[in-house]
Amino acid sequence: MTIPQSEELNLLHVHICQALSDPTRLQILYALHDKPRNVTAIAKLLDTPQSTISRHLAVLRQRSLVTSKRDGMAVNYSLSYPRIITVLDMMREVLREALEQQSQAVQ
Amino acid sequence: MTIPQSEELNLLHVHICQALSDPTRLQILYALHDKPRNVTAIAKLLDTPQSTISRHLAVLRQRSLVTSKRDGMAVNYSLSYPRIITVLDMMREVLREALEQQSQAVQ
DNA sequence: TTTGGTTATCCGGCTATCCGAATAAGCAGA
DNA sequence: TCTGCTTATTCGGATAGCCGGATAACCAAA
Repeated sequence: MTIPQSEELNLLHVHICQALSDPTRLQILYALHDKPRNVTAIAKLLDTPQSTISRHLAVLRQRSLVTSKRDGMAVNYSLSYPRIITVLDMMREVLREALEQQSQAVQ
Repeated sequence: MTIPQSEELNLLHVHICQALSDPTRLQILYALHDKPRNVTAIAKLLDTPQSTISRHLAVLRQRSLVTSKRDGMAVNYSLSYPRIITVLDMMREVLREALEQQSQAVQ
């Protein structure tokens, strides 16, 4: 067998990738990488309705990608595993090189 | 502004993540990392209908994650950027550690 | 040019996801 | 406890994704 991964891990992996496949959620993750923020702050920063942001944060929370902590009236969100940003950056790096190769191939 | 990424790259990034958020497609990528294979071989390996595999390969091809090359009667598929597997493995690594932490926290 | 192995596409139908307005729920300070 | 700020959830509806059987398209060998 050439597929050594456990079924379980595979499904979790899919879950994570699915969480990452939305432009707003990616932006949220990068915003939280910059610094922890509350819902309203993120909503303003991304110019997106509060309900939308809250829903996206719920997705990220369920997948354990972000952690919430109440701070006075607000709820502060932060990255659970900052290394996930490294992974995202690596992905972008591969993407960037792929684009370069393609543009060269066109010429 | 704390979100330095270009709109464009962001959408491409989402596209890639979306391609990665299906268990069958992940299995296909790992199978191709093992060695290049044709559609029928993948279908047999994963015990999945040929049409389903072909559809998934089309998605991966559109996203430039795999490359196809005709070889006699068959079409051989291979990874365009093997480094994507490194990225996937890193993601799994973060995931594994997250699981460990959670299981410890439960105790 | 016919045959048979291989791959891509079409089809109908189901499920999942996303959206923003509206509303409910939580909580701290007066 | 009432007020007001913050966050979570509900709602209806639109869009996108996935599935596998059937069929079409491709191509090499006879």
